[in-house]
Amino acid sequence: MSPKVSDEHRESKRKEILQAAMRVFIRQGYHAATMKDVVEESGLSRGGVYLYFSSTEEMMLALLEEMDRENENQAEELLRRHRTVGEAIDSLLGHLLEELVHIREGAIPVVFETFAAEWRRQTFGRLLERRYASAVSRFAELLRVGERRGEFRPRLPAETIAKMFVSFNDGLMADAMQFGAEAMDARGQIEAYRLSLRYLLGAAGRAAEA
Amino acid sequence: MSPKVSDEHRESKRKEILQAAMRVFIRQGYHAATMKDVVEESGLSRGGVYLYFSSTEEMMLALLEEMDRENENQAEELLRRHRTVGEAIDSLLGHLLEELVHIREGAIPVVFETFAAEWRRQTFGRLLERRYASAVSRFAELLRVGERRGEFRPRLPAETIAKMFVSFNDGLMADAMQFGAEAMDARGQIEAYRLSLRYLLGAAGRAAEA
DNA sequence: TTGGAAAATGACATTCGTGTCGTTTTATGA
DNA sequence: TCATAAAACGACACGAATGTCATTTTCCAA
Repeated sequence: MSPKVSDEHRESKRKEILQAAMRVFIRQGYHAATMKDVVEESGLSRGGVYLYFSSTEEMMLALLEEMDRENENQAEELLRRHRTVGEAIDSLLGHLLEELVHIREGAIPVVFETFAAEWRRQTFGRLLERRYASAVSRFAELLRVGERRGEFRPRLPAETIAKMFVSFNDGLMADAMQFGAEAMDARGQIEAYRLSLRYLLGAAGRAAEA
Repeated sequence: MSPKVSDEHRESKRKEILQAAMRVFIRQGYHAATMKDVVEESGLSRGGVYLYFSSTEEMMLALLEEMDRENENQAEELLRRHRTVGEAIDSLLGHLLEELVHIREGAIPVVFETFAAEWRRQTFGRLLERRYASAVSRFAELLRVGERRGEFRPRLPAETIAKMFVSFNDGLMADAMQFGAEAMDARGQIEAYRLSLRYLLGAAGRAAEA
């Protein structure tokens, strides 16, 4: 009588497989990736992998959940590290630029591809909506903090500006992954957006005069 | 001796197949679509379809070219129909809103999916770059006309603002197709963007005062 | 050290779309 | 009307990935 290995080992093997899957996804794209590919990349046997996941879709969903969990507390973190909301947003934009430059090496194109192909299906649709609502409300909350502190006097509802932020983010990522950060002038576009945001937020101090 | 049918008939049959393909793509997505699906949708036989196209990829490429050809002269058309560049841009934004509302019924999600999955491959990469360069230069040219006419005094290079326009466009479309125009507040976002654009362009007249 | 239960293996049958190709149909010119 | 060449058809063989499962290996507890 004896479960042969347990908990930690099982969990770490799961992680191992997921990492192999992500490598394959990044290299080939989500839809071009087969169970066969992941099996080979992981170095395990076919049966072994199937013991943990029975499709690339399951793997993708697990990876998405994992990524979501990591991004959870990003907003509070930002506020903790910066004195003003304006600075927090600047930092966010700086981080975004960094992300755009290296976008092809990471998971974002894969996530993009997955959602672009699977939005029709409930499983992914629900996940998408959760992610969107969460991203919007986190950023909107940030804006409201700035509003309460007297940093901003927004010309439009925080919710709308937050949604615009998300849309522009998505657009930048799509274009950066397809044309490269250089060709789409990531730096210039982010600067343009910084100016626009200041204007829309009615940032106190410098900002909105001609 | 006689080629049995010719030119027109052949061309119209080709169109017919492409239309069937597009219906399948819109219904199921590009990657979920198989030659079998298109054959069934078109009502022709397997061999008949293969006489014209030997993969869904060929069909997609043909459809993309067709769409590109249609969008060719859009910019001049706009200028012809509006007295000022500002009005032309407003009209463009209005048209965009309309597009966002009905986005799920049209080809845009399919195009998005295709590029999100295939950007790694040269065939699509080249096409993408052509489309991007063309979109950017068309819009930048529009802005320069406004500048020359004294309508604008841009705070940033026209090229950068044009690229921002394209990115935001792409982001809006991505979000609209995934969450619906309602949930992502298409109208509000476009209004926010209209304000931002006015500000960035330093539009003469109203615009940029607090 | 050994018995046994879970984990891991990989060969195999199955499924599904692909592409081909011999046959049939169709449309013209003679 | 007929001959004929192209167009359209659809059955079939092929290939690739899937998912299973009988067998082997591994690890713990007694």
